[in-house]
Amino acid sequence: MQPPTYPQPLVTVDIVLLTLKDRVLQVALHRREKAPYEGTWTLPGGAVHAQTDTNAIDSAVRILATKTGLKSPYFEQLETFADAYRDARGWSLSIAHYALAPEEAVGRLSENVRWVPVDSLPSLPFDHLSIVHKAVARLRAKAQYSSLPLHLLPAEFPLSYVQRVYEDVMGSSFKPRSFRRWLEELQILEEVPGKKRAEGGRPAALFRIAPAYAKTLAVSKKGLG
Amino acid sequence: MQPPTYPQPLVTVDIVLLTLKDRVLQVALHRREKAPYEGTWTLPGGAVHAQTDTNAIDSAVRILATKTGLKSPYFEQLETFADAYRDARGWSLSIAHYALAPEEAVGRLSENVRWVPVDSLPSLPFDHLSIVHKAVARLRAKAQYSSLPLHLLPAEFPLSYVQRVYEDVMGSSFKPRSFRRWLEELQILEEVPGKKRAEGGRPAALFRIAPAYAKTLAVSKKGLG
DNA sequence: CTAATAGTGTCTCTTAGACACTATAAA
DNA sequence: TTTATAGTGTCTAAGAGACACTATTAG
Repeated sequence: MQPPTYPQPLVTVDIVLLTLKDRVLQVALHRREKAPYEGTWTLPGGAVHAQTDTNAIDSAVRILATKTGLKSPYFEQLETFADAYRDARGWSLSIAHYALAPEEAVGRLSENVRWVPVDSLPSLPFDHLSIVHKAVARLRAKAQYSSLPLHLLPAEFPLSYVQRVYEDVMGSSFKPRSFRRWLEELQILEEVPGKKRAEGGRPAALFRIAPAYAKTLAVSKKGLG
Repeated sequence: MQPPTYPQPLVTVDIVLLTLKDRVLQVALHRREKAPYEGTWTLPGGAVHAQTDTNAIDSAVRILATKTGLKSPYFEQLETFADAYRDARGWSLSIAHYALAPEEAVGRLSENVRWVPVDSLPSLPFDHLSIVHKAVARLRAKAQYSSLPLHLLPAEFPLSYVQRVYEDVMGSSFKPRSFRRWLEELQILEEVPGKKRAEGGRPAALFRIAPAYAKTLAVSKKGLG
């Protein structure tokens, strides 16, 4: 809250867009078009445009769409990474965000976008590797007690698929009976009447996120092992 | 990660320092010395000094000490508030932090510092009111499952005081038996041998935070009602 | 002794987990 | 029929909550 008598750091926004592909958490990387690190894969990111973005989330949405052509139903600020060393050019600041998208929403990809499993990332420029790790840690922490991973679901799905998504996110298995009970208590999912999907055995009833919750997907407690 | 071809927002850091005084959560306010809002009470805050601060937490520690003379054993980044409207001068950005301090550490105060209960705050300039509310919400959320509130404790204390601190933070009561069991499982507190403190009845054994945990105070699960 | 606070033993009630059972499809 | 997946009923085990009981001080 002082006049800028000191040199101000460059303000950027980086986005960690996560999806489940091939049952593995993957992050969207973008090929840089400018130095430094021109041509290498990094998190999509860019500068805040004070003229067009009303807030930081706006910047994240705009930058992700512009750089990768991708949209996401869920954006959340992750953490601000700001120090003297993360960029060799000097003190810099990135308001990191993370976003979740169902695989069906990320089918077509431009040439400068690539999905990479978060557990087999090569080194990344700047501090992008630790940003990705923080985003994954946040998602996994929230998956333990919230409905956040439901954002990774397609429009309609059997309940067994919900459990699989949670397991793929967490990298551990859940007790089926307890997981079902928890889903019921949540009261977020509703059955799509009549619809079934067979997968080699008894066809599963299809569910969807109840319209009332589609935008909220609130944090609800969960205790599962 | 682009050259600054666009006007860059001013980067500031604000600090929400919380303590328990008179069994109520209170926030430290600082009297502004500059326009706008000169002379009114706001969160202590200031600009990042790229030359001296190696990261944003450093800035927060320095700014809190400089403006208020206060130190805190615990700093954590809260959230970055960045939009076009929070400051009438235009697009601005504040990396908000929160800090916790035991009451004993905040005894002497300079004239430009004031403690105000967080539940009876007057309106504050900028978006400082919502920053305080977010900080309190974060503390209360973490108090539900972590040992974070232990940072509000003095050096030595009876166990009943720990429960009182949790209750004063949360504004609700805990079941004594369950709370004790949880404290034991935590294995963070150790008895100060021989020491007791009487408060009208049987004297209570005094405890302290075990040195091994003094800097960590890790997040441990809790389920209390 | 009573009053007041500290601290524990133990029963109950809730709920996660185990697991067997039924249900509905294909081959 | 068998095989495979979906889904439920119900017992068990663990742990939170209730609550009575003992412990240690002052007056």
